[in-house]
Amino acid sequence: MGEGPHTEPADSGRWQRIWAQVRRIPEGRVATYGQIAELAGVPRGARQVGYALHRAPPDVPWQRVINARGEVSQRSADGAGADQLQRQLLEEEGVEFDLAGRVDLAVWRWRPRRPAAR
DNA sequence: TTTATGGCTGTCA
DNA sequence: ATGACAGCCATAA
Repeated sequence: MGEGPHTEPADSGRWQRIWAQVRRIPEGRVATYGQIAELAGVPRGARQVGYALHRAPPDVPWQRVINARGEVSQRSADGAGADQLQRQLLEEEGVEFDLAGRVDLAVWRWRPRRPAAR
């Protein structure tokens, strides 16, 4: 059947997959952008995860995703302030930050038993 | 179509 | 440890 991939709805499933993985992160735990990207089947898609989170629906715990340094990523102009909120939300969940404002990934990183669910 | 822009990351000085 | 750079790849204009 002559079908050309010009506007595939299946493609938008990428964000859906990313959101699905973020939703799996338990309260009081964190994951990195790169980690979510891999779990969602988008290797090297760390930036895409950030982009998807920016447009995430309200039921996605975006605050549980931080960068590989264990730090809350700073937003550009538009989302300024969200980084402070993110830290606050995480602290309310019990996640601890050190004096440098970083989370010890060895302790707080979420480790799914399975690579990816669904 | 091409260009610019990101809630990133790994490597090197 | 920190800072600069180059890859990465999808979305938006």
